[in-house]
Amino acid sequence: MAKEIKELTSRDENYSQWYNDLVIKADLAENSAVRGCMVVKPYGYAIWEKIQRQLDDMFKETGHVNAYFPLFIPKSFFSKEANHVEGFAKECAVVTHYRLKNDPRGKGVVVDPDARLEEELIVRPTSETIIWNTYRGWIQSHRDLPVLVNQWANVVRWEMRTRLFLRTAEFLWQEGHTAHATREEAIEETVKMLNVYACFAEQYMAIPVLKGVKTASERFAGAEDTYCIEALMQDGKALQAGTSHFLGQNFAKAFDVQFLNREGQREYVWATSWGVSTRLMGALIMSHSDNNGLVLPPKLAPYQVVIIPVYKDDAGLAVLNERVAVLSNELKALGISVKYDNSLNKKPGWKFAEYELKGVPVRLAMGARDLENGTIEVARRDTLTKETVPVDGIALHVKALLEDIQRNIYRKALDYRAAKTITVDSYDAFKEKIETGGFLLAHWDGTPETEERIKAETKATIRCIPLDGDLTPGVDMVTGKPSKQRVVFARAY
RNA sequence: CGAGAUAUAGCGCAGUUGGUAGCGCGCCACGUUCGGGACGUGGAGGCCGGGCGUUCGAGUCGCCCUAUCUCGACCA
Repeated sequence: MAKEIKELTSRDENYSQWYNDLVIKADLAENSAVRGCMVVKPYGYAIWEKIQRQLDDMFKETGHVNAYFPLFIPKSFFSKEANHVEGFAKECAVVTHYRLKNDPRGKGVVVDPDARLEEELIVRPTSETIIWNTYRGWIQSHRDLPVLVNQWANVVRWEMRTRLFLRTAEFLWQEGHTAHATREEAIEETVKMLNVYACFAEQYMAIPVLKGVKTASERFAGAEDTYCIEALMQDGKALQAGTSHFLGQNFAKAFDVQFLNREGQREYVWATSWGVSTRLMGALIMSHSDNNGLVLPPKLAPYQVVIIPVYKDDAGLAVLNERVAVLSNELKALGISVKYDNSLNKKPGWKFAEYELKGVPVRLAMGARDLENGTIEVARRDTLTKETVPVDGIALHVKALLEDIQRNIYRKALDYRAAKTITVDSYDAFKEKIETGGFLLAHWDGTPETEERIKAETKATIRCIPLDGDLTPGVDMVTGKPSKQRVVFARAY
């Protein structure tokens, strides 16, 4: 039986297949009947809720409030910002009709041709346009600024190729949309939110990230600058985990959002937008999982501890139920979330494997032997080690263990990234190293042509120009032209 | 949207030269088990993706759809 999991989750053959199997086996999500969309299953959604709750707290702490805007956006809104049009035109779902009718030939329902919409509606691929159209009415004076609004929503992008959590046609995300009186303040906001994302990724998801700025070709459609956090997955590919955009006055001009400043002059508003999505769950899965399944950081695990009773008969279970109830309360009193699985229909061995697959950080097992000896078995998911310890003081022991696991999986990911981050100076070395994945730090002359050539020849893209990178100048590894600093290359999802 | 592959039980698969459908897991019942995905016995479950053709006869051969997957292109 254990063999079956190993086979299914084995990374030997195909990493993406392994990933997909893991997502499905760990009960996180599945493909839906709708092409490219996914069903997020309860266990997967529980993780998303943890992510949501934590991020939402962090947004509130930085002065933001939540609001909600329409799912449908009039087509004409997309024509107002030139770059935005360019960026999203190809990948939108379009609503053309508002009614169905019975098929005259008796075959179910058909679209009523008489119910064609005057103007098509676009299912939001992102909400800048409809939000800035709304902000026009909200903002007249510098006293109305800043507007610091976030929206939790779903969006749709008709992607050609999809993968659960990493790129689905519909995905859940949050999008912050802020309006400011000055350029400086907007840039400050952009960077502030990038730091919130980086902090969340590292401290909660236990994923080390690089902070940086995108090159022009990777920039968000309509932004002046796109800041991002980039993570490295266990197969050596990079994943963009979050973005924060400085939008300049582009959307304010497109939607005519002006305010009167202190001097009584009309000015266009400065904007930012920032977002992270259910893709974070893909990052979580691919950063920490092993061949036994998911490994969740304690801070985001739907339950941090699972307790499994080992018993021979009903009487034995009754005794354990009583003992575990006390234990659970001790754990809960320390703020630890606990699941006690005393279901009758599964064997202990089955449960051990199951919760390992689900990534529960700590497993406690208690049986007759333990009751006799005053002990309990403690197993940690990250190292797959277990020990039998005295049950007295176990709650504090578990609390410390959870903190240690959180640190340990971050450390592991950080060490992995360090080992996979390589400085290269020649294009030949670059071509060789890119084959084994990882971040490559190399000099680049700053031109889109060189960037494009490297991409075409090696499939590597510039993930970002790092914010806290080494600023030693050099020469481009391809063209020999001068370079201000090294940039980060990788093959990416 | 290009190139390749696949479609048979809930899931994963087998099915030979065309002869009327099978395995493993899971599911149901009973019993023995229960400290790493237990075992035995019995059982339920299929319009073989859809359509058209060839044939006495099609899961199998031919044509046309459709869907999914992998690799490109595109993208968070």
